[in-house]
Amino acid sequence: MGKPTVHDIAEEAGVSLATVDRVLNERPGVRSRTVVRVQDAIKKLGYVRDVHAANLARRRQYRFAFVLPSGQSQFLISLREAVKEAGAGLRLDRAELRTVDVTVNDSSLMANTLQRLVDDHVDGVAIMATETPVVRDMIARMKASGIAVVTLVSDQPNADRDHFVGIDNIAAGRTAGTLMGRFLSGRTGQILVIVSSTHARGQVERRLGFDAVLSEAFPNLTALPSLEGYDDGERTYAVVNRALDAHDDVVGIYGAGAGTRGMTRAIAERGLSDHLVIIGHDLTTHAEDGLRNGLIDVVINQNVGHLVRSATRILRAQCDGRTIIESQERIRIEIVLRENLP
Amino acid sequence: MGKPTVHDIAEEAGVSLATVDRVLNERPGVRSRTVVRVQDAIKKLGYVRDVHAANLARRRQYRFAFVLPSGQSQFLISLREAVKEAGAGLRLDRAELRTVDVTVNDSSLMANTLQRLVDDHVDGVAIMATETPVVRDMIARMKASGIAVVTLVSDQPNADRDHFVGIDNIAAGRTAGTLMGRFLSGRTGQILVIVSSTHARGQVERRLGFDAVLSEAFPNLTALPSLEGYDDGERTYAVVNRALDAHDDVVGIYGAGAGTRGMTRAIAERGLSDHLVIIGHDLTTHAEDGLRNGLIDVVINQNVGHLVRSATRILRAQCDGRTIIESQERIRIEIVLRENLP
DNA sequence: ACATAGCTGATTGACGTACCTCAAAATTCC
DNA sequence: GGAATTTTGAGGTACGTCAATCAGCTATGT
Repeated sequence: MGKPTVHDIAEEAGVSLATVDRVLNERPGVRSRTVVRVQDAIKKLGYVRDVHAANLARRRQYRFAFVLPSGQSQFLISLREAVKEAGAGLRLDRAELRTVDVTVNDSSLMANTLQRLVDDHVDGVAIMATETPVVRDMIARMKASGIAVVTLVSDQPNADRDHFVGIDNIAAGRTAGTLMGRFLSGRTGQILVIVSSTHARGQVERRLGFDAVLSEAFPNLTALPSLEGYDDGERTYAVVNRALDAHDDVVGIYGAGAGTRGMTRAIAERGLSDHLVIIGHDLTTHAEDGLRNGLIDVVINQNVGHLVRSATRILRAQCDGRTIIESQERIRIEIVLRENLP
Repeated sequence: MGKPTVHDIAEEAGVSLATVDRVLNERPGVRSRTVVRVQDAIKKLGYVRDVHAANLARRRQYRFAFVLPSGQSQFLISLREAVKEAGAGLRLDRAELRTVDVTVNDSSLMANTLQRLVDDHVDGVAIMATETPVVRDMIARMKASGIAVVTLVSDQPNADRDHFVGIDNIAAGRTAGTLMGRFLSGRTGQILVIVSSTHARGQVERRLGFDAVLSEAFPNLTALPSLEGYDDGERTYAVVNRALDAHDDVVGIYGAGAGTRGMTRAIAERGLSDHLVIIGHDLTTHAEDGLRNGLIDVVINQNVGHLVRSATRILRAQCDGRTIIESQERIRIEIVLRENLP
């Protein structure tokens, strides 16, 4: 009545426990005819390996590393926090999470860091980094060493990663564009678009989606050329101010990158919050404050907790040779207003 | 270096394994002085019980029942589906989920059904039901029998449940109201509000939040008295048609209950989708279609998968005497547009 | 001093799996 | 047919915990 165990398999297949074990763990020394017999028994009885008992027996410890850019943006801070939190929760599940910070734009440091993870025999790596040949090659090397790899937040579609964990940035941009258009319904004017960098793939994709929607559905709105804020509050503050000086019929701002604080500061100082529709990304504490006091209208968010948990689930499944439920691992594009703040 | 085990505790406290075990499982027969010694050792070494090993040893099986209304609304169907899906995933985790359907408004059937669960010694119950004395009393009885109980989707605040799993319906109504007001920016007119029943707590709360926002921020919009659709497509279709005949300056519809299909049908037939802002609840397949083809502008959603997983996590924690991470169990109010459909 | 009850220790066998060894059986090769 | 090789069986130990038994210990009250 209960779940079948290895013993039941052995009996059903008419072989010994040792043989079942060899088949299950793909150890050599079993005739192919016998392998088939055992596999038939497994299928017939609907046996599923008790992962917990197995991990207990082999004292399995999953060691996963989260490789993140070393920046101090609120998003990165909360992402690191989420890794720490998830790690605490997962200690009971024999998984150990660690974060590794890598200065952006330092290829050799990146290569060394990843190589160290290979040498250290970690079981899986979740990596958030800009797309470079070095990263691509190192991902290939990690995969070759049997390490599970997922890309995080920003994908590396040309690399040999097992999966991408993050939102569809084009869809996110489209979502922002739709909300911008609907909130401004009918008004005509220009939209400031602020990105971290015009070289970051995710940022480009958001812009792409945003523009597509505007031109499809809201031709009365014109998105101005992207301003680069480099994830820096001061810098963002400066470029927003300059742009607002230069254009006098701005009706909305789309902050596709980090640096929300600088953006809101500029708007607050100019007393523009009631006249402009402001849409930002990532529900950091600043963004939350901005929503609460009406400086920001909408925040498009990817839940960092979900990101981390999804990444670990996928890495783990990869380590165990299991397949994942694709639909459960899709990261939702959250729309956050003041009213539905968590 | 590895995690401390009971053996380490025994050694540290200078007692035997058996005593540690008695303390851990709060079994009698240990002097209070010794209990303290053991607990100190546990704290000192930072011991955390290996839940999986423990469950393995005691052959623990968590048996949870989801008590749901027997209706055939898309939401209920997908909820049942989610229970089934989660149950399949949890079989490996020694949990067994089952759904029990109960015809609404049949008190004695409800009482019998819940009593049967008590007699059957289930470990936990997640119940979605309207607030009645019978349900309240049965929850008390279940709790008294040591069964963990959470309310699902619709809360029973006066009952002795351990937790409520669902969205904050007032906030959901506020969210809908805000989007309605912003999408209609500046326009003046009336809003149809459709609820399942004016007796269901969740529906009343949504209406409450919706009205509050309209009167606070959008005085140009007037919400008409609630129409009751009783979660039925035909009925909803009829009341919407009648209301649209009776009022000629309707600018938006808020469907707070089920029956989205009837609502969209009425709108489609009258060719009103471009003139009205339509906001519905629950991302069923019909709602999804409505979003895709532009009949619906926004869907406010509570993710059924999250509901079920959160409920089982909480029930399980309750069974193990663990505390939950409150913030992780809060069900998000999802805003879904065509652009951010999952 | 003695019975009694309350504590505690030592030990053992599960639970379902991994991993190892040694020997026996079966198969292949010459 | 015999040797060499491959395949299989039997059995054990371990993982961290639970649960149970039985024996021995310590206080307490009489």
